Parts: sequence; structure tokens; C-alpha cells
Amino acid sequence: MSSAIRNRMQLHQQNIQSVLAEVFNHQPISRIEISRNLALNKSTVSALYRDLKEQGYVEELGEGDASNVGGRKPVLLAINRRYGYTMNFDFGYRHLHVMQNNLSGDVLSYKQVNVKGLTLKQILPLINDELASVSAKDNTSHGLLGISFAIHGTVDHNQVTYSPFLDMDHVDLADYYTQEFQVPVLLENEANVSAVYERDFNKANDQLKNMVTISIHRGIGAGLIINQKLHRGTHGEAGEIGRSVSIDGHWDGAPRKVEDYCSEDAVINQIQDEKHATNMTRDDVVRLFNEGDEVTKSALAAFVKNVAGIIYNAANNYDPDIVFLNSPLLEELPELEPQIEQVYAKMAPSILVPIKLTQNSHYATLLGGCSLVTREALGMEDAKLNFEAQTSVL
Amino acid sequence: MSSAIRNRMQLHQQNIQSVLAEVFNHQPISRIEISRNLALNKSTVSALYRDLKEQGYVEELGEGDASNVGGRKPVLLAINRRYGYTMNFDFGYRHLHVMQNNLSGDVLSYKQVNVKGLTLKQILPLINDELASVSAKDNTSHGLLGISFAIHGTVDHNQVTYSPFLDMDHVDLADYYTQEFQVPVLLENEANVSAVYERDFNKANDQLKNMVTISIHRGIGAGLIINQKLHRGTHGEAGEIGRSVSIDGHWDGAPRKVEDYCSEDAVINQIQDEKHATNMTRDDVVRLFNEGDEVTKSALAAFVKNVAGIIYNAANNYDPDIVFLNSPLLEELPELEPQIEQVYAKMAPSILVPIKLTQNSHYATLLGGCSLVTREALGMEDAKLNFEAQTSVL
DNA sequence: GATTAGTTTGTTCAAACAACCAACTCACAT
DNA sequence: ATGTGAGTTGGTTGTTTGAACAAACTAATC
Repeated sequence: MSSAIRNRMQLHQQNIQSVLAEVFNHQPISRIEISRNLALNKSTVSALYRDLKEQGYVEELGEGDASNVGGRKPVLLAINRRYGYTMNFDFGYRHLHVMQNNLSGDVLSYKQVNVKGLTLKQILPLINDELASVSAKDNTSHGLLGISFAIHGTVDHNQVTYSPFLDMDHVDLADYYTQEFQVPVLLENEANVSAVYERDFNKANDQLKNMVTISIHRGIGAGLIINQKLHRGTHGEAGEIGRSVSIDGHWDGAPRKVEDYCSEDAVINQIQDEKHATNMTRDDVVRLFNEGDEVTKSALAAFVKNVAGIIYNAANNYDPDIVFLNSPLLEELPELEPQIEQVYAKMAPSILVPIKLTQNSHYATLLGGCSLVTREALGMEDAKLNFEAQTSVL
Repeated sequence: MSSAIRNRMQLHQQNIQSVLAEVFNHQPISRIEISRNLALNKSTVSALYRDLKEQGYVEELGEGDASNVGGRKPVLLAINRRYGYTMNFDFGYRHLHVMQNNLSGDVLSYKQVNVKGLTLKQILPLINDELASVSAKDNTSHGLLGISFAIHGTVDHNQVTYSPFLDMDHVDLADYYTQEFQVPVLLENEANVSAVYERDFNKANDQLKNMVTISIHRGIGAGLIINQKLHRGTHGEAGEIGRSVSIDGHWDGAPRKVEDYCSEDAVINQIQDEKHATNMTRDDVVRLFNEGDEVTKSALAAFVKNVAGIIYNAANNYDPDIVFLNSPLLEELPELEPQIEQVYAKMAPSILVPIKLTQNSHYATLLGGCSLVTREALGMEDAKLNFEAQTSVL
């Protein structure tokens, strides 16, 4: 209510942002096309564009093709790729993933840094090294625009509220880097940024209003896009479906959680226990499965069933247009996905929600963070922005 | 994006609606107060109000008190209660509930009509009787403004897509009454309207962004308010939590649903079976429980546990500010509610979501429908409107 | 010449503003 | 007690402002 447009100034600001969003989403695009898309007079668009150009956000790319019945060639406009860059991090269990992106979401660099067993205070200097080395090579006009961190855990008010494997050492990342660089710094749950990635980087999802991204890593969480907005919940804990318990009419004491049965960790541990092995990794499971190991096959068969059940429950809870699975294990064993779909199809009464695997899950979390922090840098949190999907770079 | 305000006309329309919303939410209110609340110039508010008065939506109520340091008395403005009325129906298992409301949400009349065992085609004449008798007594300027129906089942695109106990007989209610009266006609799931009731009629929830209303009747469903908007899902099936299945690592065949364990029906049937009785009703269960019957006590103890589990799962799925329970059984046995809270508190790790019983659940569904259809009549679907909570009338 | 892209110049109209009137409170003098 | 005037607040009236718009222009193409 209080954010509603009420006077000419606010209207003007919003129209400027609408033009910027059009350039973002349809670049390269001409003024006249923006005018048609937004139902704004072409002279209005020209004036608004002039403002954006003065700020440096956009630039002309040269001329496009004229219409085939004659007429002046349009001037193609685009986001200024040399305006500045964002730095996006993902605190994985083994690696710190580091990505540098431009304003348009293009990947400028990507790197993995081994951090297994390190504490956050030991990781901080490594982050600073990355920031410094990127900064040294930078030739953009505005430099660093913002920093995002994908957190495997829950986040509220930019603070980590639960972190299963990385000890936060009472470090306030947001405060530290905001002080240091005077740019937006953003912490967000990994399933949430993954969901934002699907919304903003995947053109196939452009028209979808509701999406659920189920992330199966060491735990299980869902990122929720509801009405094209990220739903974090009141305390940033929406979609913590891994904590769900079974309602079966007669349980006692502390009931077991979904995560205990079918997170990647749970599957690996189960196989490890049954085979009396130690220190097994995902790669071991993949290898065993491909070798036809019976223990592994049966564990993964149960995994398939359980994931199907989780999808079924998510479909009933959220009724999305689509469900994405972000799971490194499934990414390496894609043949399991059709099996999941089959089991799910048997459970669902009428409506079948499409299921897809998130491709390149490392990139997804980083790009989702990139979207969120870029939006914050532009003050365009709620606009519809389609970023480039240049995941093939590098 | 396409619905964004872009020109002066749209801005003007929105500001008119903002003024109307202010009158709605804070009536009686003066022009100067609206001006301050909306940060609009007082002359602008006067002009916008003039428009609304010409349309008949608002009226002056007389003068208010002057400030205690002197100054002219304000003129108090309010919604015109004689503008028109809405008719709101709830298809219960035993009764058809009928409510007439004015533009402000005040209850003008309420009635239950016995419909047990009747088909929809037999109920239709009864509905028409109610509409006719209300219309005959009407003295408003615009008469019938809209009709809403609360459906115990799922609804998509104003069509019933699933109806567990009432056979819809292929009747298209929306089409039939729109043709007949040329007013908005609205069908909505009963848990959803109940959630809308909590949002719009309960002033205590004014600031809450996310709410879950769990409806436990013959089935179990949840109405979801997310970011202060009703989330219906892509097919109107969001919140169908009664269909959730247990993920326990080793199930086969069709797994049992939550509804099978702890809907009101399931509880009654279980007690009935164990006591070898027939045709038991909720009242019988309440009586048996109050008489200290052991079978009933143990069934309700399991019910308490299961409801706590459902709340816990809902909290993890949606992370709301509050959970409401709309359950006639709990309304009649309110002493169970603290027990539910206790079991839930033991399960939840850190964040405890407040739990409340929806008071007067019959009224809740009707008033929720009233809100939705009134909004449609006014073209103010997305505005924040606080309706009056005159549930004590009658 | 017909057509399309973009600019310039002047118009429009809803919100903001300024100045006003209306009606009240309170302090103080009578 | 009562009359008066200064100060305050609610609301209206007439004018100004400024962002979108419209029309007439230039530029560049078929």
C-alpha cells in the first residue's frame, strides 16, 4: 500500500525502470519497440532512455535492420556490459564457488576454491583474494556493484540462522563486506537462489507464476517462487521440507524427518553402513551403481520412491506450474529421473506437475545470487528481469 | 508488468481506489487524515473523494471532534452502507449457510437451510428463494452486487474441480448466476475463503504477511495467505495438505494420506468402528469425550498428536506468521488446543509459530467469500481492505 | 513517394501548491 | 459570565507544475 505510485515523480521513476527492464529483457532492442511494448509514447521513451544513458546503465550497439518496406534503421540499445560487475559466492561443503558477472548476468569468470575442513575465518582471506584479483583486472566504469553468498542453511535478515556444516564463527558477512566495499551484500539460502535462477535465467520459465525448486544436497530444501516472487517466509524458513515428519496416526517421541531418509547424505551413509565402508562420496555411489551393485541399486530405488513422494507432497502443498530438482546425485545419474516421474505419476490423482532437473547446479546457485544482488544494486527488486543465460561461457 | 501504472489516467484511478481503501479501512475518517495517511495533498484528496461520492460508494456521517487546541471540526466520511449488498453461500454437508452483507462487510442477515441428502439441482431453488426474499426487502441504491459460494472441494477458473460429498450435477453455478443477475459470481474453496476471512475481517492480523488456515472438516485443507495475497496455486490446489503422504523410506503401493488419519470424518469413523456404532455425529463424539469415554479419549489424543504434526509440517513448508485452525470439532472441544500447542512445541526446534482457533467457523467462510466478491464488485482485488467484523450481529 | 525511427516543440491534465474561508479552542480582559 | 482575538485545524478555490502525450518535424531506408 505504501509502496504504491501516487505522484508524477514516482510514476516517472517507475517508467524509467520499466524502460530499463525492457532493455534488460529484450536487448538488443530499439526505442520504438520499447514504446510499443510498454504502450508509452515514443518521445516519452526517448526521454526516459536519455536519463538511463546519462547514468551509464545502457548503451547503443549500432543499427539494426530496417523494415523491408523502407524506413529508417532502428538504433539498437543494450545494457552497458562495462558498467560494473557483481561477485557471487557459494559455500559448498568441499569448495567455495566464485563467479564474477556483469550487469547483464553474463559469466565473466568462474572458479572453485578448495575449502574442505576450513573454518569461515580461514575462508575469509580466500574470498578477499578473489575480490582483490578480480578488482585488479577490472576495467568497468563503476567496478564492484554487489556481493552475494549462497548459504547451505537458513538465512533471515541477511544473517545465517542455521548452518549444518559450516561454522559461521559469529562472523557477520553482510556487515563486514558492506563496510568494506559500500555495496549491497546479500546472503540467501541455496535452494532459494536456485529457484531465482530458474525464474530469471531460464527463458523457458518466463510465463510461469509458481515454481518449486527442490534442492537435494546434504539436506533437503525447497526454493519457492510464488506469483513470480521468491517466497522466503516470515523467518526465511519457507520450503524447509526436509524437516517434514510423517503423519501416520501413531508416532511417539521425536519423529524422523524426511531429510533423515533421503538427502544425498542419508543415501550415502546408508550404503556406506550396509557395505561397512567409510568416507564414501557421491562419486563412489555413482560408480557402485554403474557397476550394478545390489545394495546401491536398492538404496537408490528407495531414493527414487522417496523423491517421488516429496514431489507429490510439494505439488499438493504449493500447486506449482513446475518442479525442479537440483541434485548433484541426480545430475550424475539422470536415468533415475524418468523413474521418479513414473512413481510420481502413479501417486498423483489428476494434475501432473512437470518435473525437470536443474542443469549445472553449481552455476544455478551463483547465478541466482547474481540476480538478487544485481536487482538490489539497481533498486529493481520486484521488476521482471530476464538475465542472459550465458552458462556456456568458460 | 502490463498492469503497472504508466500514465496520468491510471495514476488517477489508483489514487481514487487508495482513497476508497482508506475510507474502508479507517471509517469514519476525515479528508485531512486520508491526506496524511496517503501523503497526498488535501486538495487532491478532496477532488478524489468528490468522484467517489458521485459514484455513491461513500457518504458523510456528520462531524467529528475538533482537536483540543482548536480548529475546525472534521467531517467524517464512511462507506455508504446503503449502496448495495452481496449474497454469500456455504455448501455445508448438512446445511446451506446463507449470509447477506453490505458493502462494508456488515452482516445483514444469516440463515441455515437444511439440505442434507439433497442434490445440487434440488438445492438451486432454495438458493433462488433466498435471493428473491432478500431482494424483496432491499432498499439499497444498487441492490445485489455479487454472489459467492464456498465450496468444500477444489475450484479452478470458477469451476468445481473436485467435490467430495456434494454432486455438482454438471451445474455451472458461476455461469448460471452471472447470466441471471449480471453481477460477479465467485466460487472458492472453503479453506481459502476462511484464510481470506482471517486476513480481512480480523484486525489483529492487519500487519501479518503470511498466514496458514488449516481447515479440518470432512477433509483437511489449508488456505494460504502469502505476502498478504491468497495463494491458490496454478490449478487452485495449493494447500491441499490433506493429500500429503508419509515419506518413511519404505512404503509400497498407494500410501495413505493425512486425511485418512485425522480429518474429522476419520476420527468419528474410527470411534464408531471401535464402538461398533453407526451414524455417529460430531456431537456424539463431544458427548462421549465429556463423559470420559476411553475409546474417544484415546482417539482424540491421537488426533491432537496428528494435528500438531500437520501444523509442524505446515510451519516448515510455508513459514507463516501464524496458523489458524478452522475445525468445528476443536471449536466444541477448545481444551484440546493447548494440548496441540504443547505437542507442537516439543517438535519445533526454534521458531514457534503461534496457533489460534478460528472463531465462529461458519461465519468465517461466508465472510471470506463476502470479501472476495465485494472486492470483485469494486474492482479492488489487490487492495488492502479491512472489513468490519460485525460477527456479533444476529 | 511511401515507410519507419527518432527528435523537437508545444499541449494536456492530475497532482501540488498557495491563498483563502470556515469553524473551532483557549487565554485573557472586561 | 461573557466577549474578543490569537492561534489552530479542516476543507475549498484558483494557479502552477511537470511528465506523458501529440503533432510536426528530420533522418534514413526501400
